[in-house]
Amino acid sequence: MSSLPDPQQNHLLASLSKADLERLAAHLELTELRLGDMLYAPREQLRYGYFPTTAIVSLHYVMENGASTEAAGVGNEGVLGISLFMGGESTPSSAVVQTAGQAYRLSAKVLKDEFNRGGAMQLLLLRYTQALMTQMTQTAACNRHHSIEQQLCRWLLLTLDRGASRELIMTHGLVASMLGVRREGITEAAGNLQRAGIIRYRRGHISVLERSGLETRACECYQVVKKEYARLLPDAGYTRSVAVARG
Amino acid sequence: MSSLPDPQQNHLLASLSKADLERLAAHLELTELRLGDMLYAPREQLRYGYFPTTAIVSLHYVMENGASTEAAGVGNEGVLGISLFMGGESTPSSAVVQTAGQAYRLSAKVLKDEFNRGGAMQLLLLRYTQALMTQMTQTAACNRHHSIEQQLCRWLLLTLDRGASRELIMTHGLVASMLGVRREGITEAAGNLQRAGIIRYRRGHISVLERSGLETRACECYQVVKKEYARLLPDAGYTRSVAVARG
DNA sequence: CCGCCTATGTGCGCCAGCACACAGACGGGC
DNA sequence: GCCCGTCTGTGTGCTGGCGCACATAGGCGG
Repeated sequence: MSSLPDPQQNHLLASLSKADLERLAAHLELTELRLGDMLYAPREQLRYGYFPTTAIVSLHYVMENGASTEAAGVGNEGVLGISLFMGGESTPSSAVVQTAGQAYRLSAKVLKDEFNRGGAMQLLLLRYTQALMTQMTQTAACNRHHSIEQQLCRWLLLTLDRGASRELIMTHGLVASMLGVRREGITEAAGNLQRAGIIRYRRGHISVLERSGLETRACECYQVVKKEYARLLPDAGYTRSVAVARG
Repeated sequence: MSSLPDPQQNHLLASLSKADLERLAAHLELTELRLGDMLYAPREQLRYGYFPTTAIVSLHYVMENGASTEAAGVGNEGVLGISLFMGGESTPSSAVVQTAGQAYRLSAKVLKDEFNRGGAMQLLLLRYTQALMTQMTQTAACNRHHSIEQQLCRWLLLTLDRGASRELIMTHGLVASMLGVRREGITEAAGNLQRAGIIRYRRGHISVLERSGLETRACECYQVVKKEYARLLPDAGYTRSVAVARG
């Protein structure tokens, strides 16, 4: 990976005007996010907003009985720390790094000030937030009504779209905790996909061989979320071609 | 019900400054919402924002296979039409009246303009939106990990808190479609609650006899959502006492 | 190169939810 | 006061996912 850490690898930053981006540039701070890092703990006052470039972060909710579910994922299409400008300053959910990589961060104050300027940046952040809500809603319904295999396909596609390489560093157990299902359920579903030649995996690695196979087997949820992002953030390069370009 | 249709029965409107409320008053239009009315269809351009007073509306998502789930409910604590100011103008979900009653509505333009004034109203709407996101997330996790009985208790409590009378006009089938489960599942769970003396029901009516019983049997999700609303909207009368005052 | 840790495979029994089916019962409309 | 539509209470058999338990195997650290 010899790519320069260009802020514009983050689609939200990329869709800002040159002027806006230059103003922000002085405050953007490159950070390395390691697998498992907890960016935000539940109910904790947020100190930074993050714009991932290569990292992928999972908004996670852990229940009292220990069970957990991913409410949504955030990668190079988005931003973490929405509650800073929404006014809550914290959320009951936590943010955990799902794929190691980099992100640009902005101090809470700068992000809030930027939002309150009220220009294109505010519009963008709000539209992104709405897209995120769609993703959450869709995920909720998907949890309820679709099979583990369908959900797995949806999840893999969304992760791929976030610019991950074809090979994810990810165990069955981790994926299971993302989807809020049993590890064995993932083993079984992944086994089916592997037998069908769509993915291959070995101890902690999952490689996607046939993206189209995933699309066939995924439920509608993937497309719905995808289209809604494209509709709401048309300038953020939200098209398949771009998403896959680095693949 | 001889109560005057006072806009302040809606907690969001109630927490506005006198000046703000007076400015809005000229545009607020009282509407009668009947059970089953669809306020917003999926992907349809929104024409109004609604501030329910006695009505309760369900944000619903219907999947291709016909299965459906409530993503969140909105009553006198909130507002419908978030996507107007979030920038999307529409959402993939629909809004259906769950409990007949009244709501004040505001034309899309007025709501957007009001939001863009950027004052207390904007703050309030954003904070409400964050609370709504919490509710959606929590509902999603709850769907995944808690029993039907727990979910039913949570749902009843949230509905009561929205100022509904002790007796809900609601069939098992309707509740089932809210929670995204089978009608028979509700019949069973409701049967348990009735045997325990917590509720009583007959053909299309559900009466809550012992609120505390519901609280005991509900999962943590109810409290989490409740507290988050109270934290984010402290001026909106989000305390138990107020919510029950009319009960 | 070996050992151990951890990821994966698999086999239970169990429960929740699905599809369907039907009996009884309530209640609104005539 | 009667009728019929709708709501509720059960029941059946089936599937998918859960919890648990354990066997196996891959690969990293020493």
